[in-house]
Formats: sequence, structure tokens, C-alpha cells
Amino acid sequence: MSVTIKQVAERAGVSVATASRALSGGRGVREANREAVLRAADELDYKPNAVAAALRSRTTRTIGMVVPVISNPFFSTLVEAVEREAELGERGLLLATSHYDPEAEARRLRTLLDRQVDALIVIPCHQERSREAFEAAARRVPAVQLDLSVDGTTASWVGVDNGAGILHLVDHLVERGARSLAYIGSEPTDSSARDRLDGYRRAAARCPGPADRVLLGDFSLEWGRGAARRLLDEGAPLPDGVVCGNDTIALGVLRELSAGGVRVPADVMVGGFDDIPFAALAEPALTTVRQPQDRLAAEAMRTVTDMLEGGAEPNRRVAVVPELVPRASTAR
Amino acid sequence: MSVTIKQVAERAGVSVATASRALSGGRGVREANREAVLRAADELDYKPNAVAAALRSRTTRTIGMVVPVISNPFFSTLVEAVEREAELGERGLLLATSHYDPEAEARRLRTLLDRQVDALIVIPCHQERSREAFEAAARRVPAVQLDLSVDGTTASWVGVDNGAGILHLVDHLVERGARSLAYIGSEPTDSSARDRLDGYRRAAARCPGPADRVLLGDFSLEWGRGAARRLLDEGAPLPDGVVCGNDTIALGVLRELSAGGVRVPADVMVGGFDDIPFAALAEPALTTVRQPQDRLAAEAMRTVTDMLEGGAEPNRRVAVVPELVPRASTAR
DNA sequence: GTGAAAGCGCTAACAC
DNA sequence: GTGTTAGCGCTTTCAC
Repeated sequence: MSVTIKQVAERAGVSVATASRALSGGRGVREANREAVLRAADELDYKPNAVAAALRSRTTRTIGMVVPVISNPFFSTLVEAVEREAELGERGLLLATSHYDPEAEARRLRTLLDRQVDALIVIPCHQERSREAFEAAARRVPAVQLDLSVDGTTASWVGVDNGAGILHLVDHLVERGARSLAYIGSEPTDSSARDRLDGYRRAAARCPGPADRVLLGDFSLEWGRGAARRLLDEGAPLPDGVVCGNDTIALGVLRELSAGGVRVPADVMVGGFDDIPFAALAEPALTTVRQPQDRLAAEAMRTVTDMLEGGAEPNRRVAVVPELVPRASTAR
Repeated sequence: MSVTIKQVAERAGVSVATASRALSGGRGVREANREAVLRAADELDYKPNAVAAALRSRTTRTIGMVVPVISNPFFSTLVEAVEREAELGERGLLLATSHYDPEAEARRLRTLLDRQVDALIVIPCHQERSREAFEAAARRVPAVQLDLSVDGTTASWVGVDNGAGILHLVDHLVERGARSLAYIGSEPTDSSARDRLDGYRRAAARCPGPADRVLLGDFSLEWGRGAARRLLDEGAPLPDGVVCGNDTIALGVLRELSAGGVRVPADVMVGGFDDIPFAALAEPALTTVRQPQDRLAAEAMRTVTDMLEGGAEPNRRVAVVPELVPRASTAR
């Protein structure tokens, strides 16, 4: 029914081998033949069958990606950046979600491998329970963890240097005159949460005054409000600067402080992490640490394509240092 | 290198044909043989090669999806919902982006077809210039337009009934006592923008007072602020209710009105469209029209799978009526 | 219910 | 440079 390479070859008066060569790069084919093949393909409206090519060449030019959810703006930006990278390398992106369920994640990985993806880029959904399936997959094809990393593995990972990001933020607040700090973040249930908390504890030493107030909940706006309310209700003097574990928390803090009559940044400065789209639109606009999603995606793709091509070392861990984005919420 | 069905068959003491049948459903295979095959597959850690199956069976169990961008929260929610639907049907999702470039979109469609996707779900990026490539693709496999529709085609489409949504909103405002209305939206550069504008013009008749103030720009927060400022600067009495073309505009309107000392909803009520994640978190929380993304995705998938299976009519146009979400910004 | 055999459309040896 | 040939791993007739 559909035009095959055989018909193209016949029309061009060459063998299928020559037609194949001409159609894929054309190296090692006499110019006249190359043109004849291309013309024939064009005239017949030939559409190559990538599935047949994949079966024979044992490469699908497809990257498999598994993410916890797509609608989370941080993840969707990463998916978009990875898709762009795949596109640049003329590869397709087979996308699957784990919905934060390690078993679903394991199933998705298996399906993607059955479909013979050339490599995998995974945002693991669970610190411990994602390890086994990820490592099993990584044994079969080049694979890299993106953003989050599972515990106790030396498998490749590309993410942001959370500690360095928090340090940027603390330094910035101290520079702007903060003499006391507090941290409002998430319980260390994933590697990012843990690294940010650890980063804050280390960075706190750079603060000239007290910086040991640490409130831990989850990554939600509600928790940000709750924690800020707790600070307000304590009656103790408020810290000069509040470092938040992410922007959503920071937005909650901003809202609750403002409801409590505290002015930001005049009375208290607030900083977040991630630079979600709404950070710039908040009132006041939120100072934050920007996740360099494009860099992350590019590094992740490079990690797997290097393994694919050169057979580079399979245990590369890349921590990209993020950038501080100063805005009104810390403008003194 | 990898275990093939042939080895499974040998170990189970049956032919590859029987092994194949046992592994895919097991209908028409004696129970004992079925079990032997499954056990052999398990023992050998057999992984089916989906590419080989696809080549032979001429079906990849893969849906191709093309969207303008992924990071737009509205699109990312749609991608997520489509992915879930694909998963339910045990299909994979090959995702590509057009970056709002009709030529890139056409190339992506061709690549997806080369990869033999079983069907296509497309959010076309351009009202006119997306038509040709989409229709060409739709001639080859079941295809449906999602959300946006190109002009002058009878090809399948699934989206929201924008006119009905705006009507909901206008009725709601009038019910809450609005006697005059204004519309702040986008120039009709895509089918949604046009349908919402047309919807407003029709619905305006239900307003007891003047409702002919219409301000058109783009779908941005900045435009929302700009338009609100214009309303404030005109000196004319403000409308009781402002209908916005989307939530982002509405958020801008909210911000500018509040900056101008206008109280929402006491002085002016404001309603948006889409129910983006931040709508509920705004101050005041934004009344809006919720896009039923899950329904849209399910209908889109049903449209293509019906065509795939039964060969249902290839020109189904489904407009899902959206739901009003009343919140504080219209609470009188 | 089962097996033998014929490909799906393409690429990659290998010989010329 | 080019053609011949042999599959890639699977599903699907078609006999039995």
C-alpha cells in the first residue's frame, strides 16, 4: 500500500542498498545516483518507515522520559527543554508519568525499554523506592536521573546545586543588611529538600546574627502561610530575612506577612527558590534562585548521548550552579 | 544478545507461533502450553521487542501529539491528561512541540507519521497555516485537533465550548447584580480568542445595562493591567463586572484595579477563563470558567480510537461545555 | 490447537 | 561505488 524503498530503488534504476545509502546521508554514492534516488523518492512521495529502520539498525532515535507529573510547572519546563534537546539531535521523545508511584514508574521504565528507546531521562519519584527499577533500566541503556536523585546510587545524575543556590540567597540577604535569618522549607523527603536544608544549615554561619530558626513542612503555599503565621504568633522579633525552600512556600509567606501587617522588604526580606512563572508577578516580585532548566536538559541529553556514542563513563554527576534573580522582595 | 521469542518457544517446547499467541492474550492456546510459555518467558527474563511487533503487526500502539509549547500550564495539563488516557489504553505517547511555527509543526507531523504512530492529537499552532499539514496527516491516520481548531476544515476537533463558558460567566455576573459589563480579551488571533469574543458579544444582550465596552490586546497579564488602567483613566463610571478572556488577563486586571484603589468584588466584579492553578490563590480568589482538560483529553482519545477500531466517522466535532467556578472575585 | 513458513521494510555485511 | 543477500524479532496466514 505505502511506497517502499524498493520501489524507489526500481524507479531510480539502482539497488535498494544504494537507495538506502542515498536516502540516509548519501555518503559513498555517486552523485548522479544520489540525485536519481532523491528524485524518485520525491516523485513517488516516499515516506521512510522508521519502525523498519529501527528494527534493523537496532536504534530507534528515541529518548524515553519518565516524570512524576507533567503539569507541575517545574517539570513541564524540564520536559519542554528535554524535548528541544531531543529535537536538536533529531530524536523523538516518548513521555511517561509515574504519578509519584514507584511501581508505576517501574512499569513505565519497562515499557519504554520494550519499545527500545535508545536512552532514558528520568526524574525519579521516590528517594529510595525508585532505585531498583532505575538501576535495572540503567543497566540496559544509557540512563540519567534528572533533578532528583535516588539514595545510595552512583548512577548518572544531572541537577541543580541546591546548596550553592541557597548559599547565593543567604549571601544576598546578608549583603542587603540582614542580621538574622530563618528558613522555611520542606521536610527532607526528597533529595532537593534535603540538599536545600543542608545548604541552609551550612550557609547560616555566614549570617552575623541568629539564623537557627528552621520550620519544616511541605512545599505548599499553605505551609508557607502556616509557617509565617507561626513566626508572627511567637511574639519574638521577626528575622530580617526569610529563606524559603521554594517559591510556592515563599508566595505563602509573602501573603501571610502582608496579611499580618508586615511590610516586605522593609520589615522582612523574603527569598524563594525555582523562579516559577508567578515569582516575577507576585507583589512584591519575589527574589529567587533560578533553576537553569535549559542547562539541565542539555547536560542530561549530553550525558546519555555521550554514553551512546563514545561510551563515556556511565557515572557522571553534574551539579549546575543556579543563578540568583534579585527582585523587589529583597530590595532594601 | 537479548532473549527472543524463539528461545522462549524452544524452552517451552512449542513453536514460536504458539509462544506468540500465548504471550499476547493466550486465546486459542491450550492451557498447559500457555503456562509453559509464560514460565519460560519468566525464567529467561524475556523482554518483548515492541519494534519488531510493530513492524509486523503494522501498529505501534503509539499516539503522536503535537503542541505549541509544553510549559504553558494549560497545555501541560492537556498533555498530562492525554498521557493518562494513552496509558489507560496501553499506548505510548510521542510528544513534539511546534513552538508556534507552522513549518516546524508540519515537520513534526511528518516525523511522527514516519514513526508510524497509530493516531495524532494536535493542538494546531496557527489558525490558517496549520491547516494543510494537519489535513495531510489526517488523511494518513486518525487525527484530531485539540482545543484550537484551524479555519475552514471539517476535520475532527475536540475543545471547549468557549461561547457557552462566557455565557455562564455573564449570567453569573448579572445574577450577582451587575448592570453594566466590559470585556477585556485578546485580539481574535486564534479560534479560542475569537469564540470567546463572539460569545461575549452574544451574551452581552443578557445584561440589563451597557455592555459594549470591549478592549482587545493579547492574553498577557500586562495587557490585563494596561486595559484596566485604561478603564480607570477614562473617567467614565466603571462597569459592575469585567469579563476577561483568560485568567492571566484577569489577574492583571485584579492587580491594577487594586492598585487604583478599586475594591474587588465590592466595586467591580471580575471573572476569568481557564482556571489556571494560580486563579484560586489570587487575592481575591478569581471566579473563572474551568477548562475540563480531563474530559477534553478523554474525548480526543476516544475520537481517534473510535476511528482506529470501528472506523467511526472521521469528522466529529465535540464542544465540551465548561463549568463555572464561583470564587471571591464575584462574591457580592 | 499447533507448527511451518512467509514476510513487515529496512540496513549492513560482504563480495564484486 | 554498487548489488546481492541475509537477516532484525515478531505476527499471521495457512495447512494440518
